[in-house]
Amino acid sequence: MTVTIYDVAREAGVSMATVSRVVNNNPNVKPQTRKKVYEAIERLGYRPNAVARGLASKKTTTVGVVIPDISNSNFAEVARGIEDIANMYHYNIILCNADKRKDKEIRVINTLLEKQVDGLLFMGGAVTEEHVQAFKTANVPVVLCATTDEENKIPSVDINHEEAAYDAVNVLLSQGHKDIAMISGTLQDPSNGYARYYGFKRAMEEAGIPEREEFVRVGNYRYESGVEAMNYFLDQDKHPTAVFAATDEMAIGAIHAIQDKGLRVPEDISVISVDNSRMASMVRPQLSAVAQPMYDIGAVSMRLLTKLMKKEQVEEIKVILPHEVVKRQSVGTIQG
Amino acid sequence: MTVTIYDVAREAGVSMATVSRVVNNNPNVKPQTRKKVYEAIERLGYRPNAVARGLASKKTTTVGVVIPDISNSNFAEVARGIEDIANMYHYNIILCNADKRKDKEIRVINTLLEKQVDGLLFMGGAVTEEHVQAFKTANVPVVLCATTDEENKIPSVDINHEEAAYDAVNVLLSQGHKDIAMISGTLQDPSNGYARYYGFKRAMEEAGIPEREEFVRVGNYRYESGVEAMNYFLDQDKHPTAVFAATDEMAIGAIHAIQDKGLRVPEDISVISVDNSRMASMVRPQLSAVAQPMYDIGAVSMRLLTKLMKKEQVEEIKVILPHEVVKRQSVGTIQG
DNA sequence: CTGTTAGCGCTTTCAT
DNA sequence: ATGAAAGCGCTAACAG
Repeated sequence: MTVTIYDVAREAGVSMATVSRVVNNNPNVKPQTRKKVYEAIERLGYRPNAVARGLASKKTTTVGVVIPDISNSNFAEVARGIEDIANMYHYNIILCNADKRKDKEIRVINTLLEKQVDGLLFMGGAVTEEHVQAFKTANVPVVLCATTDEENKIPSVDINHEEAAYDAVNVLLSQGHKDIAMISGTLQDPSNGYARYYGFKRAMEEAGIPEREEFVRVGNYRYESGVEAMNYFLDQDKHPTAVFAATDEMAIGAIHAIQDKGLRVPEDISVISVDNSRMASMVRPQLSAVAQPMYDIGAVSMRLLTKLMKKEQVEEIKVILPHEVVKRQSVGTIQG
Repeated sequence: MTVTIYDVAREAGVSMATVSRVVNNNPNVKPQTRKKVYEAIERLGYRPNAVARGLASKKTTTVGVVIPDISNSNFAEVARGIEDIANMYHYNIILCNADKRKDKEIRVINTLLEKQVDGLLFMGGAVTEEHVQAFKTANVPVVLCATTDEENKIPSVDINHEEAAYDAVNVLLSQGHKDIAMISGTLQDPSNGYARYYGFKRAMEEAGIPEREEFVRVGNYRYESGVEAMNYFLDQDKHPTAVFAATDEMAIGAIHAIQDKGLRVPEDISVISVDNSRMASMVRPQLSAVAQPMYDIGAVSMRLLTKLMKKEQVEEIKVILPHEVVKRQSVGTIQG
């Protein structure tokens, strides 16, 4: 039924070792022999069995990547970066969605490890003690991308989320805004949640603006929660003149909530966020945002992983990529 | 270094066959023995090697899914459906992005096959002769999801794209529109491209409206191409009163192009599309669209694949899921 | 209910 | 430059 390396060997009149050599591009094969083997392969339609190969060589040339939410375009972009570099180094990647659920993350990590991946990329999401435990039992390198561990022990590639938020709030501040509200992510989420809230807090403190509890709402990163949070702000006696949202989607929800109430962005209320996803220019007015280099985060983390897998020396285990504020139309100067 | 089934056997004082049995939940093990084995596993931190298991059993309990474009939220939704059902039947899935490039699709299919997946799900994109050839060499079942082959030979799950487009255009027609333009996908794409264009054409013909070449533009499914196409229509002496876009994203681009010119949707120009992605309600006015049941397409195709893998009898190899028109705010009645 | 024993298809020394 | 042979870690008859 299935044609094996042994069949090819017989067909070509050589040993299976020789076939193995040509399949693996081992130079120690006479060109003429190589040709014979290739012909036999062609004739028989031989396709190497990666499972057998993996067992024998103890390498699978595949890296597992766990993605918290496949329908999140940010992560999709990271995956792109991972892929491109993986291809470049001849690794296959197997993507596993974890549905933003911790138990599934752990399960998926274990499945990947059982499948004997040569390395693991863990994307986004909080890294708990349980995660660290799972990573430790892996005897392959792990790198976190677009997230970090508290302990700062595991290799990772990310931006400085707090700084990004801080910068975003500062563009609002520099335009004269003082009544600034924030639509945060959940505070349990260290990078997209807590760190960004903390950046907001720090910027406000430094500007000498007292904290207003009614000007902070936590959403779930989604559009609808942006709408909801904004409506909450709008229902107050005096609404904020500017809003900082932890994600583009929530910011767009905020913009629409504002417009639905008959107010204008940025004339009445300014909006800024962190992300700069493709959607930022798919809204009117176009959204100003601090850009996270998602593709690069993916690419750099995969590159780091290749080095780790090859046991090469790496200088820095924790890399922070720069972010950048992208000004579009959703932020205006405060009048008065 | 790595602990094997043999180590566990010795630790538990049983044979490796017994360990294998408990790991695989074979009922023929005395509870007490089972317990001993579990303890040994725990003590040693044993993790089954899926590669060895795959080689020995000739089954990997994983299915490969090739996704044309990971950053497309439609496909992400399909993937969700696939995943949920896969989990239900205890299959792992390995997702491979093909970047919308045919050569990469073929390459990825072969990689997946080398990895000995038990089945293959091919998502979206055109199915060429070359694809069919690659599928034929696979001796595992293949099902196409969200696409079909010309020959109608390969199992598949999809909607009727032509009918969906036809229905969309008919809501425009029923509101009195006659000057209807279309922003199409590329005509080489059988499902999202050609079929939808053909549905448009048929609806117009049946309404007795002669075709106007200047009222059809082909885009690349993206927002920007929707903007561009719409601007083209707007630059004409007499612009259309309604636009049918082959995808939500292009429709949203069209809406913004219209608004940027100072016109209103739907008062001046109506817009409708096919997709009904999450973005349809993330725009003002909210977009009317024909909904494709993406999640279901994924779920049903995975279910079909499980049947095929288990060699169960399946009644229908080609399944067409129903679509549905979702009316929101972007379509209005023509005055006059 | 449990153990023995062949492989699964390939890589990899070690000879030659 | 090539071949022989010993596994890789596990499953699956087959015995008992």
